[in-house]
Amino acid sequence: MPASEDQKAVAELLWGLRKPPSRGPRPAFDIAQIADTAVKVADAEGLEAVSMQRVAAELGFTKMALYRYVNDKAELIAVMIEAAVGPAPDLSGVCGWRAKLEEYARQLSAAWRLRPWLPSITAGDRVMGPRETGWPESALSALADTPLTERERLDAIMLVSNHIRATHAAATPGTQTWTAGNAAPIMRDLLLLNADRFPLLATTQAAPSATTIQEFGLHAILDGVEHAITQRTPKQ
Amino acid sequence: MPASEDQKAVAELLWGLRKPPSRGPRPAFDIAQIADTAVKVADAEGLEAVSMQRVAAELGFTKMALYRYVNDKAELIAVMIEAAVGPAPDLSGVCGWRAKLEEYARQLSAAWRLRPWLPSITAGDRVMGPRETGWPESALSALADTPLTERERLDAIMLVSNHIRATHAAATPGTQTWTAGNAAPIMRDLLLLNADRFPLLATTQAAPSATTIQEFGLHAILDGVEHAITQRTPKQ
DNA sequence: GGATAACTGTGTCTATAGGACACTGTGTAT
DNA sequence: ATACACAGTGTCCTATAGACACAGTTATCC
Repeated sequence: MPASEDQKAVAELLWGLRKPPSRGPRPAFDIAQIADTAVKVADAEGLEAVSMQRVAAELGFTKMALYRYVNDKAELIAVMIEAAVGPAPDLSGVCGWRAKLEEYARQLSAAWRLRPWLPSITAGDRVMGPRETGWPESALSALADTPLTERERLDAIMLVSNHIRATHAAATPGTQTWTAGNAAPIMRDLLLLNADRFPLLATTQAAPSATTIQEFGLHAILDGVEHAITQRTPKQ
Repeated sequence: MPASEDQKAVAELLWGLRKPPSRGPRPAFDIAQIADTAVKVADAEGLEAVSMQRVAAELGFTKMALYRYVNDKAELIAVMIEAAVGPAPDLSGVCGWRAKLEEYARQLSAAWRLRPWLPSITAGDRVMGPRETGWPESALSALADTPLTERERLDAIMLVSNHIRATHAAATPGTQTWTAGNAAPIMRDLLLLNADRFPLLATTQAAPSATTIQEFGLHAILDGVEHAITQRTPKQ
């Protein structure tokens, strides 16, 4: 019943802590194959196409067979994520915290551009797998030599990844009004019709590209972090 | 078929552009009642409890009766959002763009704290209703006297609202590893067990409170925006 | 070397979701 | 008065996640 029990189960699954069975017939496949298949479906037809039946059918088995490997769909999603995230970026070759963080942001953005269904499901309270955990670890390495506190470092890297996530949501399904989605032209018409009530929005020109949003926001965030760093640095 | 058709229909619904019927029996209720009922259900039992059947039953009618008022569930959600967002904040009493934006962030955060199901569904490509549109309009007013370009202003207010959204996601369902959710203690154990692979994360102490995250991030963002503003300001 | 217990995949069943569609009744405009 | 446009209802369909009993398979124990 308690959600933490489920998440403990997810943790065991993701970190390879489940005891392999000693007796009984050979499993026809393993979790990695299931995860890869599900990822393939999501890549091809989107996350909403991923159902137990669909993944099972893709493997040539019945839906219920999957439940021998996975307790519920949440676990399927969890192993999907772990299989879909690429290896964490190595920032050791980049000089300076700012360039490192920027490089991290670009790699994260590139990874999510390849799999547009990832950013949305990786938000929220979750247990991460070892591969995925490598990403925040990598991001933290960017700030290792700064005078920021541990807490501030975590906040800073969350700021960056949340920004990338939000801008991706704005780009693919879109987010607010002014981004380039299906809703954008409709909203523009509505704003022009009601220009008296929304003068500022109505006079604002057309939507910027997603990359522009990312750039301004990323620079602003990094400027803000830099401000915090210089504040913490003792004046000499 | 095309998604933009659906969104055009949503726009007509939200902005009151649907012609009232001339002939036929009186409707037993109106869209506002439906929206309020759905909001009440979401407030009491969460968004996942909101189904056509549930809302209809709450009103004492059958599920299919709702489809006379709403084309599909997406439209129900749309009117729910419009009914649930409060009036946009009036920032005219606050002095200075920074204080205004900060006040805006606090009001947005307070509004979303009252309705934890709102931030998640208000992300993504959407047509907004007139009440909700008042919010970005209000946010833009904070930056009206700054030398930022229109585009930069939009980027800036998106930065703020996305940050609030992300931190709320971190607080209620939680988000990454280190936030205060069900998954956090489990992740901590895993990190300590694998401290050799994740030295930076493993040595990091316990999760900060959600408000702390908001504060650091908000200040960083505002510092970044301030940096952009002072850059654009001609030196005198 | 058999019995046993653990395990596999399958078939059947339930609950719940969104939604299509035909039907009966009602109110207004012609 | 009549016809039309609308209202709510009941029935039906498809798809979802999941519970559970069942038959076949395999390693371990006596």
